[in-house]
Amino acid sequence: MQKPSLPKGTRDFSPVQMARRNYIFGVIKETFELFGYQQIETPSMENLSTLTGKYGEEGDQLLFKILNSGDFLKKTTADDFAAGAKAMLSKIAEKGLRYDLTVPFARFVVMNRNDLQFPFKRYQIQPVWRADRPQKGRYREFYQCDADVVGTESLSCEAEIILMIRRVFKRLGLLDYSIKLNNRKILTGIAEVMGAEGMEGPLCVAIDKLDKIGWSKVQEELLQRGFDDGGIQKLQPIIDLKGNIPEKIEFLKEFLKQSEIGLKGLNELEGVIDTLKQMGENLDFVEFDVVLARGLSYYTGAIFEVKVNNVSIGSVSGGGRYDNLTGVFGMDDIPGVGFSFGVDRLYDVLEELDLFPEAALEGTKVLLVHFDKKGYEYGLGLITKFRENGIRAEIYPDSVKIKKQFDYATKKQIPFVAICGDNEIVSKTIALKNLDSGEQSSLTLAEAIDRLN
RNA sequence: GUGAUUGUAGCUCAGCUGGUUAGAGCGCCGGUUUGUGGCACCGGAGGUCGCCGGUUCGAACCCGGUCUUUCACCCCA
Repeated sequence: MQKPSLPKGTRDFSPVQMARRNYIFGVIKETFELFGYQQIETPSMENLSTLTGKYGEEGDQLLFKILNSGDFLKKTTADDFAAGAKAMLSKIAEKGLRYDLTVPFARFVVMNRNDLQFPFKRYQIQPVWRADRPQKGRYREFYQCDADVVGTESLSCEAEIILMIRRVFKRLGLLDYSIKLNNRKILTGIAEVMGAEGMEGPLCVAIDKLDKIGWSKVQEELLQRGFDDGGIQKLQPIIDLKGNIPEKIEFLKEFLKQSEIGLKGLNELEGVIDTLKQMGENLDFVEFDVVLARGLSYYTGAIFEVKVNNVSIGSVSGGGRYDNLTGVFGMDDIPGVGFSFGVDRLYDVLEELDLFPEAALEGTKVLLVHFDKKGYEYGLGLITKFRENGIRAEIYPDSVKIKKQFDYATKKQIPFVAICGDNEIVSKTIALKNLDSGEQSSLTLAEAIDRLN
């Protein structure tokens, strides 16, 4: 006998967990559809040529590769072995598990370009896999819920993303969170002003840690990454920047006046805010975070990140605008913007805050119990009637002690038990008992159905 | 990938400087109660102490490896 086990970073989901997950999925799905997004799915595995090189060197290392079928060594030579694992990879693995939903989506758009109606709004809810070291809130298999729109530069898309985030969070009962908003071009502009043109990549990586390690450590890291002291000092007012959104914009207009691209980014950000206003919306939960810098290299415009306050889980949603995601697949000039909810993290957050509604767990409404074969057969004649009337009903399948049947109902949180015994058979009724209150009444089938509806 | 950390019954955890048959609470099964669950009382089952190897007269305890958990870094949802 072997002890069963699970691969690192993967999990089973029990019925209770699934009910709760489906509750979250349901809210997200309904919201995406309300905004006109259409669902697609793509395969779990993609060709490695589709995946590699899209997530940076780090990302490539985190890809799960799939060994070729059959004799996977048949294309290799002794030289390949000598050259090491990296060189050999392309000869023994041609496929990999998807790392996110955005790159497969880009591939999908290119392959189906003639059949799609642009602007194309799609959503996708599927698992992704990363060969990361698991930690709290970090798994090797987890779901993403992506919504992207491609084929338009309209800032209304960004505004709608904010509205979708707000709707989902409201539905889930989350009231204390912030939608951090920034624009990659602003970061580019800041790098320019610092005299470090083109270095916004390393700037982002360092600045992103400000919350975690503090300003002085960030300065050290910037020096290490090749920024000069004068430039870093110019960053100081950005770090200290406080105030509401208009105030921050006002400051940056001045700060970025030398940087054309920086001003463009600022302009886009204002555009998103104006669009919200035109839609009759406000800026609740929206925060302009000048030092928000998301890792993924393909973002070129707006960037978002959502963090629930006062919980131990990292960001639960993020996204941004990209100019040319499909370019690598040979289709230029398709701008897009998208974002993703991390269901597994949302789950952890809702659990931590104890926000799952009881109703998310509702299962069977009534259990038919019986004392003997006669009662069981009487119950079999009734069970279908309940179901035909839309009542979730079960009949206990075995002839066991009534206590055990009641126990089953209690454990499974079934609120009603319908007792089928000799008395009921004679009077053509059932004894319907509310397990919560203990109240019991003798009812005809029609009355019972009425009561349960 | 780097550095730590965790693992004892279904669950949460005790278990002395290595020393007979490894414990508790909860849960589970049975009974008090053969037409009524939750509560109470009584009884019972259940562990090759993550796995492999080593040291020792003797290992849950010490050592090595491995897997797993959690954490920091890296990166990210």
